Amino acid sequence: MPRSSRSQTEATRALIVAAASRLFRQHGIDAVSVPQVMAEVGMTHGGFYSHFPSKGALAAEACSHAFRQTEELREDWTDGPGGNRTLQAFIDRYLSSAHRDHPERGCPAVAMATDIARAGPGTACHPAYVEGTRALAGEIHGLAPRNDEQARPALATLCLLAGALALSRAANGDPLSDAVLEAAADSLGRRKPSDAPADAAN
Amino acid sequence: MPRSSRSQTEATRALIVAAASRLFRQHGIDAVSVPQVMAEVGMTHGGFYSHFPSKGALAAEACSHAFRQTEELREDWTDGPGGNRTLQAFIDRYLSSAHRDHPERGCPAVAMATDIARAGPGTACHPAYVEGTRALAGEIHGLAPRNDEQARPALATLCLLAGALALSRAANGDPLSDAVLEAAADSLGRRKPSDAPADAAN
DNA sequence: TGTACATCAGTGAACGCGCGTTCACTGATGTAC
DNA sequence: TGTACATCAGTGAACGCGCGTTCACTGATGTAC
Repeated sequence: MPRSSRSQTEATRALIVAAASRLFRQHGIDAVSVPQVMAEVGMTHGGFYSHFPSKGALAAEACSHAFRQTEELREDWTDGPGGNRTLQAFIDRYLSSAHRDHPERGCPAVAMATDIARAGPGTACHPAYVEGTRALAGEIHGLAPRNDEQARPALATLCLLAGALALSRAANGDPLSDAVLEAAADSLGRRKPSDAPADAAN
Repeated sequence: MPRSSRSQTEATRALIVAAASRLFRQHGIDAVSVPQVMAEVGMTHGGFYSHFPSKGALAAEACSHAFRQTEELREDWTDGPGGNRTLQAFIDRYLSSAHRDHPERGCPAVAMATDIARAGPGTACHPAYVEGTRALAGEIHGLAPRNDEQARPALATLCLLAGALALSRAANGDPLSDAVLEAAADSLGRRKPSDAPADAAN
């Protein structure tokens, strides 16, 4: 069934980017092959190169897509049902076990950090990652209480959140994994150790 | 030149572990092949399996080695020449650009986190990583001032340090990279923005 | 609106390559007497 | 101490496999008239 319609082609391309965005966050860019990405959307690998010039070009788009998609997901990170978006709600969701257990739909600043670092500044992914991370820090800055003179800078908050998620994922299966999330949440000023939502990353 | 002496064999094995420990931190476990590790110590790949049952077994030893080696390196992280080991000295060195630029001789809790997370709890690396990370948190705890009631828990400090290093490496080449290190250092109570040693990771 | 033709999204085989691991072999080292 | 032999660290070819990318081909879609 060759030659799709114009809208079908656009839809297929979007599906490839979305699938890569998930698979690359979960397993790493290098660990996922072009045939695997194409199989995920129900196609054979040969057609890939009529959408993208290379795997690297896909990786860059997948990275940008991941930042955009998680930003949309976070619009629902409110302080209780029907509540407002607050820094505390952001922190609780970011450090939830659901976020730890689902890198494929989680923050790409954490999931792709090591891949981007190893790929180096010369690759197409790099600017996409940096731009996304900067936007994320800006989002945190916007959520920080305005009247607090002692407010921690957004970038430092992001470091703590990202480090906690990364270490917690690595330790998953060991008690240290939960302890890391707890310690980070406490450090960021959670009022009680256990008033975070049980689980909810999206 | 087959059949080395007993001590030669031990030395070779140690060289393989040390080389893997460096290469795995820098490029990732999956991205470094057995032939590459063996070439690094000047040998052919065939001999590898008389030292280790599999690449995974080497990875576990390389991970433990990296934690031990960096712990030794940190014994020199003192507060000025001939000074004492302090938390501030630890933080300044950990967040230095030298540490950012040399993952191959830097903290494996950061460099291997994503690799370990993706490999999962079932692999031989996992306990090695968890044990090493726990020891590192203990080391930070030991450096924290005893008389400070408000002292941040060691685990949260480690999250902030690790997250900063990971994000800074990913953003390397962009101004965001330095900004991340600065923000983390400031958040951890550095007195002035620029009284950290210029560079020194080992 | 109908027809003829060009386009090009998707297929599936093929390319050169490097992977983890196995294996027959070599010859200096270690051991038994 | 000297000799005969077993051990085994290291070599290099080979295994089956999957990678990123290319390419000839197909046939429905889009376009020109």
